[in-house]
Amino acid sequence: MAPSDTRPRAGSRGARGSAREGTRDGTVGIKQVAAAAGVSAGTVSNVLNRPERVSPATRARVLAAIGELGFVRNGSASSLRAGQGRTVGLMVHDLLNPFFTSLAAGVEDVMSERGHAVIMCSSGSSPQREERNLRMLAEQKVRGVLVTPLEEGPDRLRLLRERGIATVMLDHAATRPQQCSVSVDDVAGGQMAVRHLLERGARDIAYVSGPLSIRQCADRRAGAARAIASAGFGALREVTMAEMTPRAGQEAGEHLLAELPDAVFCANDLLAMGVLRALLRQEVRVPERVLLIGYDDIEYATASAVPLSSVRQPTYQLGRIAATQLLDECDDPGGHAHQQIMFQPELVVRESTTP
Amino acid sequence: MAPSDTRPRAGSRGARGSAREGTRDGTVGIKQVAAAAGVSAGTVSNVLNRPERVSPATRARVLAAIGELGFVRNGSASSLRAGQGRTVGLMVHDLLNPFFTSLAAGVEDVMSERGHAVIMCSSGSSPQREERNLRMLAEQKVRGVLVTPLEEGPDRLRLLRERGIATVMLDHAATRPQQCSVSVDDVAGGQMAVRHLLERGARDIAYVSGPLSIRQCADRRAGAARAIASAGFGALREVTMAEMTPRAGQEAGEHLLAELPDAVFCANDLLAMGVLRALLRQEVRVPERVLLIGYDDIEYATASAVPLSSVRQPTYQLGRIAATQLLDECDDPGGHAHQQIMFQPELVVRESTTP
DNA sequence: ATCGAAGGTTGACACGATTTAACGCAACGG
DNA sequence: CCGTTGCGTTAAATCGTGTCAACCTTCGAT
Repeated sequence: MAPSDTRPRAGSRGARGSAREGTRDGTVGIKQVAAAAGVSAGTVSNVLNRPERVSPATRARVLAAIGELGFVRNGSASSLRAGQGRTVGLMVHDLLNPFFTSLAAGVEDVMSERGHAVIMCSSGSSPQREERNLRMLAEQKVRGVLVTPLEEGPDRLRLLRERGIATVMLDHAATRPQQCSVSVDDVAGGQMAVRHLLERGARDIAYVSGPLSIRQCADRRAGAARAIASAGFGALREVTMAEMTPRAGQEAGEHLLAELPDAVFCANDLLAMGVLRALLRQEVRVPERVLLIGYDDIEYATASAVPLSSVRQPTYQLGRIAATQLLDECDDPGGHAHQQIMFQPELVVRESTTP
Repeated sequence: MAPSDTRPRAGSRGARGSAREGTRDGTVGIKQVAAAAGVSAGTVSNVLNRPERVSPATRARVLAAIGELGFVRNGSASSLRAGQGRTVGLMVHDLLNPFFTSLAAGVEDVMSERGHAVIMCSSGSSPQREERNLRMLAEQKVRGVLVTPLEEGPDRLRLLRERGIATVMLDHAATRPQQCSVSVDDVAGGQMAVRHLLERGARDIAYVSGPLSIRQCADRRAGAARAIASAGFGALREVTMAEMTPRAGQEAGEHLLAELPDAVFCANDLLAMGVLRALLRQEVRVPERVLLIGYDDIEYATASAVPLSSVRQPTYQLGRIAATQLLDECDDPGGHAHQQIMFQPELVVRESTTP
């Protein structure tokens, strides 16, 4: 191992020497800040990451230098060395659904407050896209991921856990005990909605739903059925649509016109808005002739011509809490107690069920 | 230059030697893949970044090894070395407004197709938050940023440009020629809407708007005024609200009840939905008594009890095009021709203006 | 058969911030 | 007066991938 020394001549491309010019792309780096403040690079790093370890005097000098030079930390370098960055992932089903954007807003607000960036992506209805996105998040070395999972089956989150990335399930109760989740009791919500309709005198009730492969739709149906069962009277008709959009709701509503039920429970406010439109168009009065209730209590439910009764989920709060949970787990992986939080939904009665 | 040799003793802390164990956190790195495929790390890197430079045979071997070992590239290291990563930033005013989420969906779809991650953030109405977010995006070394800028005044995007980060302005025409932008002609839109109302016989027209400091609101007002001027008849009343939500619209509508106009033009569909509700509640028939038209043509405009006429913007496409533009600029900074694209909006007539 | 060109592959170094062990210094107790 | 303790600071090693010049192989032309 002595004089083999085949390494290329040092400084073959001109020694840049005492980091004068700054980083490659002309920006100032930690070294320039250090030089300006008369300290070493390590100290600057400490000022940024563990300010308490630096004496107030030097800290002030360093911060001043940072301000003057307009230093911006290089996140790539930082997270390469530190092993974790300041970004988290958020994956929802559909960015166009107000329910999910409200979740997203909650997440984004928390992350913004705590200095984290949010990589947002949507899975559409495609498991492939979901998997591709998870993979991409793993590449980005996000600190954690919030997901509204698409379907049961293969545990896609394993890929992340194996790499030490914390995950929180959103709007879906965790199946594994070592997994945080924040969700809302959809069975109770469905029960609540239908019980309300029964109390208002409805007997012949229609449930307008999205695909029952979506857990939320199935749970809400289960709740509705339970309400009818425990009341001992009433009947539940079902209309299942492929999508959960106003358009689909309108189709469902037109379908119902043939034989009007006393009341309609929709798995979704978007569906309910469509149903409402179909009914009003044919001069069917809501709520006088047909009671109508939706789910989610999106903002536009109130703004609808006949304000919609709905089952409110604390959507924005859901996002906030899940985000907080995730950061807690990231900040203290050891002492963190995984928890599955399940909220109870809340019935919101408006004109569409108030004759 | 011969035996100065001050380099540190090799393997001072126990030679990890032939990278057996993988990377720090137990995951496989490029070196393990290289070993498994019987090539050097550089070749693996080439397979990932410039596959055409690698012979098909080795490429296949490397890809196989990647698959078997479950290798996931470390994005931090990659973007540190390469100087740029595979993420872009998107900043909008408000994640809760369907207009912006539709934009976002367009952006996200394109970026997902082209293998990029999107860091999404919102500025609220706060210039501080906007600036903080831009700074954060700079730290993350995003390849480019799409922004719906909050206000004129200090050129906040300069911070990014100085660091060589491409920017595209969304829903806002660029003021500098060396800046891409994608927007819609709001003056034309306002003109279009009011001309339509005039054609339908309205004379006393109210404009319900958000803050005029928001360019969109101001432009739409200008268009409305122009329509009235060029018609030679009609009058424009104005109601300005602090927010552009259904709630604010309802307040505006209640205000209008005191002296009903012939028609109402809202700067926003959300406002229009609120106005509609206020009118219908008081049994004011739309469109028979009052014509109503909104702006944006969000999905819920159709689903509204009286389907709203509106001025459609190709929102989703706006997002897609801006995203494409941004990536073009990133991929070829030299040959890229900056362009300011301005779309023409489209009048969508529905029942709210069809007596 | 030899040479040259072209393309494939290698290996060492660089990217910029974090980390860690070591060091200097001051205060303190025995 | 010396050894110890502890805080603040430093220098150097390091994270995992991309890059580029040099090297090697192969193949066709002379």
